[in-house]
Amino acid sequence: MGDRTTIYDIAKRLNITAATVSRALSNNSKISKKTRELVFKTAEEMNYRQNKLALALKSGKSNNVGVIVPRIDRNIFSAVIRGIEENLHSEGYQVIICQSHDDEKLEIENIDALINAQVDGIIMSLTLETSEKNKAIKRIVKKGIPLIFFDRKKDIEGVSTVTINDFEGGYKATQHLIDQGCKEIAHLAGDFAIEIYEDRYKGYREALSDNGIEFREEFLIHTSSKVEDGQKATRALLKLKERPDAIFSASDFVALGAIQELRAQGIKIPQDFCVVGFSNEPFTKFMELSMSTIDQSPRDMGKIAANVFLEQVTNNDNVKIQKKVVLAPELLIRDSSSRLPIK
Amino acid sequence: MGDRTTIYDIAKRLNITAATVSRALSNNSKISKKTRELVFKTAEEMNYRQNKLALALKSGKSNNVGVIVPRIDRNIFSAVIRGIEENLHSEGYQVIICQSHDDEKLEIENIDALINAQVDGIIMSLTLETSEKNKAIKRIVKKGIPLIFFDRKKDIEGVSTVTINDFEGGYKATQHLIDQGCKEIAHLAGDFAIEIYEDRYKGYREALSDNGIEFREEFLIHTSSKVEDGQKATRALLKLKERPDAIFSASDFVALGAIQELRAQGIKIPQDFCVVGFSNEPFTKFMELSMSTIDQSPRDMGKIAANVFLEQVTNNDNVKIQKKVVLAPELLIRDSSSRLPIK
DNA sequence: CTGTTAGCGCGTTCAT
DNA sequence: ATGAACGCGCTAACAG
Repeated sequence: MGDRTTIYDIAKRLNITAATVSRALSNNSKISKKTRELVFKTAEEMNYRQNKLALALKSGKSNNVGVIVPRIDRNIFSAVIRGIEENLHSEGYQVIICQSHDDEKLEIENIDALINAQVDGIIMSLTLETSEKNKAIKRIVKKGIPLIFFDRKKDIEGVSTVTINDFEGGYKATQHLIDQGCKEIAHLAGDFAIEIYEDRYKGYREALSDNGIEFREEFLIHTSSKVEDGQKATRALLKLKERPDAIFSASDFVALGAIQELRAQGIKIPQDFCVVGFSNEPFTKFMELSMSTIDQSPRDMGKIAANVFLEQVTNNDNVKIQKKVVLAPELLIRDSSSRLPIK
Repeated sequence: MGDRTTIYDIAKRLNITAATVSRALSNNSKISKKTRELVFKTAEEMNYRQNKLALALKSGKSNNVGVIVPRIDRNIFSAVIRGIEENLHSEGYQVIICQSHDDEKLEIENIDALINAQVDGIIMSLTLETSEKNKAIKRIVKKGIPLIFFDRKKDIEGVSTVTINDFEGGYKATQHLIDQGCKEIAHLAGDFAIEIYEDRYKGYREALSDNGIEFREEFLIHTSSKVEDGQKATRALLKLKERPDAIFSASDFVALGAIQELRAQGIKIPQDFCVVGFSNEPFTKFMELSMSTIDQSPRDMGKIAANVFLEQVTNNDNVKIQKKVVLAPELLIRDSSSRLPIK
């Protein structure tokens, strides 16, 4: 039935010892060609498969890598995971996925479960940062488990990161709006407790400043990343005495809400108002009025994160590798902000 | 450093035996309250964590469940996985994800890797069916590993399935188009080697037949699920002497291509032409002209698949459970097919 | 109630 | 070139 054949079974059949079988299978150099071939043949016949669990217990390496994301059904995260899986699969690693749902308790729980499962590495996108969380992260580092942050980073000794340059993304988006002739650019921002949102904001500020445009408090609105929040914020902006003529949103979903509200109020895009989002969610391309946005090349991000892990785990020097890979964001100019007939 | 404390460590500290510690930790009834408490306290102090790998080797149960999907960055699949993870996490299981990329070799490879990793169950969406693949699937069943198909099913003895009623989906979509006054309904179909696509087609046929509408060969076009294929197919349809006045597409992406092509040719939707897709991809809701489609409630599908697994694995009777859960598809009527001012 | 022993399947010394 | 013995960390069977 469900009985596996072990190296003992094939040893018995061949009247040799399990150790020999083990060695033959691992292509140990000092095994006679004859027995090696015999072992391989018999293993094949008996449909032998190495028991990963035994190997893992013995070696302390599970050949599993844990990935923690807020939620998997968000394009950027599933795309990253796709990249990770693709580059890890070929190296014999399997990917365990965990969702934190932006809940700190859950995230810590996931971390401990992964440590406990003896994963060989952890690749994660942080949610919020708290002291409790930092302890959990320290636990990973202390155990010597390679840890890589992507997207939502944080500078921690011994932790590698793969991110895009969010500052540059914010800067590019804003500069582009300015180039389109917009003067009064509002920013729909995420929670500044999360670094990436703060960075996008800083990029926005810098671009304004570099162009001699004054920043206005009332043009900065914090939102969660829901469509409705974009509508609400936009409604608020349009009620101001001095209205903005463009929005740079740190989230595509919020930008979508903004566009919906603008159209509902009969405002012409991009003639009278320009909008740029962030993340290149798939739907942005498919909208009738396609949305300009910043692409984060999430799949590459995943592939690179996987490679950083592999380097780290392969590296037998005692020197700790700590890589900081920063990808360049790409501005995708689409209908929602292109007044000039480019594209 | 990375040294874990084991039950031996805490046994030594307490001058008792490891077995006692193990029993205390697992709340074995015949352990004195005193030692139990002592053990728990010391375990806490020494920051003990049960080694899952050792447990797995011992018990043969890894507490991992494998999930195989064609690709993870497709909304329906990531949504299913989200549901699976949510319902399995609380039961202490971890989810290993694999991508088949619709490549048979890769899929078989994944199956064997999962068996090999001693997963306690496998939840998967089949790609194509071949004899080679069937062997791999038989291997799973023979090992007694609970196996659950979702979305893309296949009737196999001992395998549970969680699907939506694709026939009904096809029927509903087509009937809806007829109700809108469409008479010449084309169908952009997927590969009939995959059951779900055949079922959607059958539903389409049945609806036509039930309404006394004759089926036309030239109105059936097979496509892959790419946007461009929808454009191409639509271009072909519009070249026919007798043009269709509606399209039911088995894929949202193909339906999108159709809409793009129709608009490019200046055809008014939904006045002159109606379109219904399938899957409720997120972008369908966000299009300027939102697209009617069939919702598959993928997250529920995942949750149910997880529950079926849990039932199966909990079930200690020797009776094999084999469940067939069929969810009802929901027709979402949106702009691309609603001529009546509903909604 | 607790200790002793054994074994899950594998790789790895230490012998030979 | 191969065998014997051991241990990874844990639980379970069998004492007592």
